[in-house]
Amino acid sequence: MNGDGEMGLIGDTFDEAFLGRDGDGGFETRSPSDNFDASEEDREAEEPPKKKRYHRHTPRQIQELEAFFKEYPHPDEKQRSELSRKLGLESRQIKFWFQNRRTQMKMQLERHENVMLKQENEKLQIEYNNLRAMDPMCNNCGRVALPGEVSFEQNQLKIENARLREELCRVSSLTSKFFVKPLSQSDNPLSTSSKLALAVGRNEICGLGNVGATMPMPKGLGLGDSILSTSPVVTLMKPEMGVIENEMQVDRSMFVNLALIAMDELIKLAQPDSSLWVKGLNGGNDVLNHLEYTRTFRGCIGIKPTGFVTEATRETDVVIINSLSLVETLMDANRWVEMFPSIIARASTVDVISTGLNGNKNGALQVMHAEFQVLSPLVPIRPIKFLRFCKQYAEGVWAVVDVSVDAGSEGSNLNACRRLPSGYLIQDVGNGCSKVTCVEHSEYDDNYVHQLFQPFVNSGMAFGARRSLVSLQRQCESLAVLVSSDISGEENSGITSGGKKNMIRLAQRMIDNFCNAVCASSVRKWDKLRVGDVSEDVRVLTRKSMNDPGEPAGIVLSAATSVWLPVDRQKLFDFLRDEQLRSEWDILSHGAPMHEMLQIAKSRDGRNCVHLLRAGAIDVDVTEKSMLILQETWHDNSGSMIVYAPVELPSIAEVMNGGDPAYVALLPSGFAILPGFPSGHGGSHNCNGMPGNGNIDDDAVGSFLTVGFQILVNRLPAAKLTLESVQTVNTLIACTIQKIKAALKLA
DNA sequence: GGACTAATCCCCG
DNA sequence: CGGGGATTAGTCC
Repeated sequence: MNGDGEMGLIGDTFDEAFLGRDGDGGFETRSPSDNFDASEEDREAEEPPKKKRYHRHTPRQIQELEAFFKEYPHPDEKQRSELSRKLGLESRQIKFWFQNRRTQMKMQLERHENVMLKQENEKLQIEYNNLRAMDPMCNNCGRVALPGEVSFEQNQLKIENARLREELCRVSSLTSKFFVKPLSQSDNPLSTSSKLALAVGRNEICGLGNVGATMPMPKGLGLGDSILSTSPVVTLMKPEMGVIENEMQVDRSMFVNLALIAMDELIKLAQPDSSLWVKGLNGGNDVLNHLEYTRTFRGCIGIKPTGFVTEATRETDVVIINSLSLVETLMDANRWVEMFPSIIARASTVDVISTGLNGNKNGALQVMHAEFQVLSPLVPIRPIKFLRFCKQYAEGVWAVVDVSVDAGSEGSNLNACRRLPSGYLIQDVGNGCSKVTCVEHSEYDDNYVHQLFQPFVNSGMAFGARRSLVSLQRQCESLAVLVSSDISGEENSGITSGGKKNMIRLAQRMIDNFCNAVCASSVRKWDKLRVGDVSEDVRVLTRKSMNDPGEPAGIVLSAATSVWLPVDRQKLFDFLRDEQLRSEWDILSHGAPMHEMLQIAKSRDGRNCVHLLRAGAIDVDVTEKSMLILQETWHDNSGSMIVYAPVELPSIAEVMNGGDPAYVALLPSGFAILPGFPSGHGGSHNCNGMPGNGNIDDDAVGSFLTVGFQILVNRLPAAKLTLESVQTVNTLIACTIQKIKAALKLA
């Protein structure tokens, strides 16, 4: 029946009480089938004399309850009695269980929040101490320097320092090219044609074994043991029959090989005290030590193509998700995309080479294809085909590594990009949280990145580890907050939890749609328009929308552009999300403030939120004709978003009452804000030629604002696109940016 | 001794 | 009266 063998710790059967629980060996050898729930409960029921007060629900029951809880953290009476019948538990027990589960969830969230606050506090404390420790005297005149002057001079020095460091790396990598023997055919794992024997043999050489020395492991669970006891690491699945079978076998063994090497590299890169990284300036992000890197690894996917630049970042933090769930999410293309909206445009699993051992993801290896995006039309998406390999190192310790395959064959591609070993090292830290180290390492041709964005992308802020990790944190926090707000009964909005869930799903679809329109990923087929009149930094796309109940049918026009504004990101975000100030830029507001009708919080601080707004005076009754706006906002360390779409009252009302959100027609527009500096800005921040440094003191520097509008040009998909409509949308963008600048006094 | 969890107690709308 | 927060009690590590 259920896959999980019953491990002794939860067992509470009658016999076990007499057998004693000390010998843990005894339980593990029991077959799962000789202890199933029905008989167990029967026995329990026949035991009236000493009715044990303490008792735990069986794993099967808990599993079912958990599954149900994921869907409905707040079951009604009917659902509860259904469950009680199905699981053979009293209805009150079900009630208690859910009650307890919800409070537990809430506590986890609170504790997690505490941890985060503490960390932030520590960070600030360190920063403060550093500032205190620095001599605030001005060298020239001896007077106490103003804080601004100090940081300016320091900034100059730091920038200079980074430039020199970078130059050193470049020079040393050049020299090493001449002095180190280049990769020959037989060295390159990609070109090896040996079969499985090699793959398994390689396992012992290439380091999964020697990783143990450097990985901090929980006591009693030496890495060596776990590797040895589970080797061979991967079990190959049978490839499909056919003439190409032999070739595929070779292919697959190459993949296994490459995956193992990549995993070894990831683990080394993820070590906290690794010499592969140098501390960034300002105690900021780690910067890859290219010299050390080329010395340690032999380039598992070959030499960097000429003209490519490198981008490498890593980041570590606590995330409110346990290792197992995170691993499951990463290994499932659909769930992965959902977890990283705005970063992963689409993903699919092309081939599964191994599904893993014993029903879990340990040893799972698959070929995937994904498109990575940054929310700007000026940064091309990165389509990448890669291996994703998952390995469990100990109880609660996992790693998932990606590495490009076929990078060569796509070399001619416009936005060619290679993913060097990148991924996640995940360690449970209790309380449903895990410590996640993210490594993002890639090489790409930055000629296809708009000049404005080159320093930003080079710095690793665009596709780097911080953005991945922060996005993961935000998404996980949202999930936790949603569950816990269900608990605390913040139902004053008058919306049911089902309706709330629907609204969130709808908003999620809205975000996806917006990202697609801005980034032009291949989720939908867009045609690019070239119109003489339109500024070349505005990208205009068009497509026909048909047979999708999720959007209005007709010809859709999408226009998007990005500009840099010398304004604090937070300020820009607060301005754009303020419904009272909306009339200052939004033509949909018809010059009047908007009003909030509904708010569904997705984070504690209220910045990540789904809103329902309404245009028009507040004292006018809401009628079927009222203009409503669905809006989602979020704001985190890596960027912010405000995305909205006009919606019709009847369809929204239906969704809130449990109707399917897939049938609400949406055509979203909105903004994405990214922290950073443009190329060539203001002299002191001219960071051209300062790549590979993920450390930008962001908010002080300014913001990139991406504006994306979608309009329905014609309700008939067959109609012709007119020049006027293109100009309309172009003007709309220009005016909106102008208005925003004016409102923020930047013009 | 703290984390976890099933069950109680008790208050509030 | 039912739900939910606070609390308790039994167990495991």
